[in-house]
Amino acid sequence: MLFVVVFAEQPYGEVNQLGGVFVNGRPLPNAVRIRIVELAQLGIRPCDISRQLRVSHGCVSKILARYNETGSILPGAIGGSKPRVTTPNVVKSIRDYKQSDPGIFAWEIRDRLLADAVCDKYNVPSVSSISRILRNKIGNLSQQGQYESGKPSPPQLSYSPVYPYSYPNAGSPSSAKLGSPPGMAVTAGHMGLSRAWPSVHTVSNILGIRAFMEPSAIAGPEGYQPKMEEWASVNRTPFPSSHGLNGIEKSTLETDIKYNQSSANLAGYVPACAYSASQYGVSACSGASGTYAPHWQSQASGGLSHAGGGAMGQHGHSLHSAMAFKRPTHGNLVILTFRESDIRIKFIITIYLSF
DNA sequence: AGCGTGACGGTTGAG
DNA sequence: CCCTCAACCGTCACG
Repeated sequence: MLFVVVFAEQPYGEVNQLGGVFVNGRPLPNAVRIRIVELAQLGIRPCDISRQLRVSHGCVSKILARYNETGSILPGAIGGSKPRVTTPNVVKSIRDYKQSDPGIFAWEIRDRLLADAVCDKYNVPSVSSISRILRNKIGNLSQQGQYESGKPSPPQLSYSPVYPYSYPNAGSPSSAKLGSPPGMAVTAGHMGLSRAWPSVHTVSNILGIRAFMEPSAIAGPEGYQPKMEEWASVNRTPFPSSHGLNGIEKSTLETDIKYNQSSANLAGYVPACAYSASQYGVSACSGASGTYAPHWQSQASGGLSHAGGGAMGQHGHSLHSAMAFKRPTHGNLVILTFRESDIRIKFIITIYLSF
């Protein structure tokens, strides 16, 4: 007999007037966004959707308006700024210089940009900008060999082309963050994936943690399979063991792919357009990650009596991958404390074992 | 009562 | 590495 009791200390998340949980500044989980559109298509009035999902009517209105306008349920690209000097053309030129002379210095590139009239003295990138381009873009490109300036690559995975807005620079920097497994082709879709590390502040995280506590939430009463997103974000902070980390990332990738492939649901809400470089490229497929407030709020917290089956199996696997389970020499009580100080979420997992 | 909209406080990420 | 700033977010209040 195995009892697992999870205590999740979550300092983030606010409650709106309707009792719904949200994270200020962060998008609603895609599952909720999908649900909003679904309900609207069923003819349910926005005000009723708002009450049912406990999302402000302004938000419902906004999401529906966006869906009607763009055909996408996805939020816009958050953060970043439009390229001021590092236009696709400039990047292409830098790439060409680098490819023709791999040992070229950034300042030499800068001089050549001026000499070749790619830029003038007013818009030539700084040496540090060029260095960053070399590091973040050209470096990856030299491995991929498929960068087309400003032109999204054809998606190889169905989760990539989900974002209705172009995201010119989505290409690269975080590929390193993700640490794509060696040998894995880093396509635009994967780049989108790399950017899809959810913020630790996302509602999905918070609710995901709650879902971890709620068997019915895990079961997904709305038919949305919870997935690894929450744990992927929990594991965002580097662990001492890269082995474990890689395992998690891989499983996360697989889960994403698996979900998307099995979900005809989301596909209807994210246009299969050509915007492959996407900040939310995977967020979309992870969209169904969520259970949302109405499901768990109305239910008493129940312990996970068994860590097997369905999505929970995935979670369990990740936990094992992420943390070194150490059983005490004596006794049948295992107290496992997982402190993620970086993201300020603390888990205390107590496992009761009765033999 | 329902809906559209803008202010607000917040997050994010390229420059 | 840190800061800036412009993009986005959802909530709330108002009309």
